Amino acid sequence: MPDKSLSEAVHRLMHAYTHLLREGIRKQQIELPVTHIRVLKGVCRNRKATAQSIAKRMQRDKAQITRALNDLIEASLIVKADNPLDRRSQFLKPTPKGRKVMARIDAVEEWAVEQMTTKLGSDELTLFLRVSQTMADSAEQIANAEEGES
Amino acid sequence: MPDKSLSEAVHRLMHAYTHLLREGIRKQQIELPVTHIRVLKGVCRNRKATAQSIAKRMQRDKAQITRALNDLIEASLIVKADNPLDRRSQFLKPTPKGRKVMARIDAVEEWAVEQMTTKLGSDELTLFLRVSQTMADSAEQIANAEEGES
DNA sequence: TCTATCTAGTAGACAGTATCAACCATATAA
DNA sequence: TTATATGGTTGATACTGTCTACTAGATAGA
Repeated sequence: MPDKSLSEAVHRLMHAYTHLLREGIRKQQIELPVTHIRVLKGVCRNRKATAQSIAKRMQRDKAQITRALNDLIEASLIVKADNPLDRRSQFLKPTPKGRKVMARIDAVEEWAVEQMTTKLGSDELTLFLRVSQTMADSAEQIANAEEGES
Repeated sequence: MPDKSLSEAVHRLMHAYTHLLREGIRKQQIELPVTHIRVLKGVCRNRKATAQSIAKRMQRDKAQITRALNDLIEASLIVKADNPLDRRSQFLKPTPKGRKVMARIDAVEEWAVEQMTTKLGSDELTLFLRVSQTMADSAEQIANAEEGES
């Protein structure tokens, strides 16, 4: 009999983390919603990032990514560059300003993670991450298998 | 140096779990969003539940709870009863129909948790839950302390 | 008692997040 | 060449979260 409180635990953790992160972001005067930040991170982390590659990596709808990218471009944090291999798509890269903002966001995120993990040992954290990955993997696998059935 | 991928791990897990849960709910022909389900659960779990007590327990805005409750009442899943101790508030309790739906939801949730945890030992799951609680506690504590500062 | 203040719940407005379907331009396979 | 698939965009819509203002009733103090 599995523990049903897993559901509440995940919701609570997600909520608490998002709040903490937003609080830090607000203090840094960065005016970006969390989703935009995650997209910006996707652009900064991968050279030759495209809308598609980010959508896939984040497992989000590509429409959502497009809109976030537009906002980031609007804010001069990233730019598009031609993709010589495929004229339908463009490579995305951060501007200098985008990199600076990213650095500040990294600091905030590190702070948030630090706040949450002070009471934990590194072994516990490692196991937590591994278990999270395993559960997410399983869930995604099932979800993909289920879709299409009546 | 804490691991920054904690952020992605939590997002990914939350997303995967929500999807899996929704998939199961859809198959059971239950037409309720996840938030409504969590509220219904709150009503079923606690005798003498009030809008306030649920909002507090779920750490959600009471306005959000009110709206979910209205929908649940509309769907004949719960009813209000007078609270003799305070005429401003009403006790909430499930209807027989509400209890039946709750039972089906419980089954779905159990199924979802089972799918996600087949590859894990019960000790890992226990530790995961404990770590989640600890992190959420820390995050909430900091967030409360921070709010009010400039 | 009268009054000020607090609390439970409601309603409006809006921002953020997620999803779906239609569509265009280009790429690719038959 | 034609059919099909893919990268990206746009519109529509539902779900989630937050803030503010408000009403009715509770409660404490003068």
